[in-house]
Amino acid sequence: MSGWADATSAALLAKGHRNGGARRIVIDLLGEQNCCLSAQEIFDRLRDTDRPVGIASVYRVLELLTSEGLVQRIELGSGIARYEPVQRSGEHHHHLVCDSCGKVEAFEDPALERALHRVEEGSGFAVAAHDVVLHGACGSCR
Amino acid sequence: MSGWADATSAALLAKGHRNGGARRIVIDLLGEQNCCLSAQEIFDRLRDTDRPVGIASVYRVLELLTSEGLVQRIELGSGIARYEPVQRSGEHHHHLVCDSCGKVEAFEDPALERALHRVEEGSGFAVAAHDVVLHGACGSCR
DNA sequence: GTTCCTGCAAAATTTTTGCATCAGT
DNA sequence: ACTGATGCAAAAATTTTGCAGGAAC
Repeated sequence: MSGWADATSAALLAKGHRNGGARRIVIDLLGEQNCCLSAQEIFDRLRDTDRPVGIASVYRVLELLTSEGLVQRIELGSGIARYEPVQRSGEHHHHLVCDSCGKVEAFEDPALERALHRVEEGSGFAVAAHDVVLHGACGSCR
Repeated sequence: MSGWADATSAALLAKGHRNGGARRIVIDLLGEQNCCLSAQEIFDRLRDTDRPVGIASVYRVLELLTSEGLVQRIELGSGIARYEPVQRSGEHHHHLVCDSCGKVEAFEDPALERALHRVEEGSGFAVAAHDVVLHGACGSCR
């Protein structure tokens, strides 16, 4: 699970970036997650540890990781961006959002991935990432 | 094409909302579009007409229409929300975004819709809308 | 006439940037 | 040492809200 964090730090080093302090802390935290976190959530979780990180640094780390394709930026409709690790295996999930209570669930679906892949091939774009968000009411709210 | 604008105004009236001034102007503009607009784009396009609308009213109209399910709010990854009419026919498209030049293209794909529908049925959520965004480099930028 | 709608301005939220200082190589 | 990274604070960008006046029904 922390394989992503190590691989990510290594990838940054290989590209000439340094790797200490805030950057490593944020990467480690992201690597422990299995779903997406917002910049504010990252800041808040680190605030009360012995290694707090400035909010500006959080944003800068996320921007760097996103531009290097190491994390994916995801917007779930609430107006705030969330970020999650990109697995080198290509494995990834999508999101179900309850517009009533805000709950977020992840799901995977191979058939959906195949359909997306076919669209991407015919698109004329070099598609680097995709994003699927389903909005509705969750089991408790429906 | 303006069928949507008329139907939307009628739907609001039926729910007890009034329908004059800014609200109708924004609805008419949305009805003329075939893809999504941001609040700022709507404000800017109306600013130089003989019927400008305050930015706060633009947001309020969009919020109302979104909550009534008459427009869909879409986030394409730039941090700003975009809005587009929801066709009663159920017909809709998804978006390809060039992360390099910002170009947005729409696409439709029945096989993708079927795959999404199957996921939605097995999700445990009452899915009201879905959103697919493909990110990459367009033909000119790749 | 009553109630909702609108616009302006102010506020709140999220994200970015300037700059001096600090840390990694 | 050199250069990039960090934190703080200020700024920018986007969205929301308060309130007084105006319009729809």
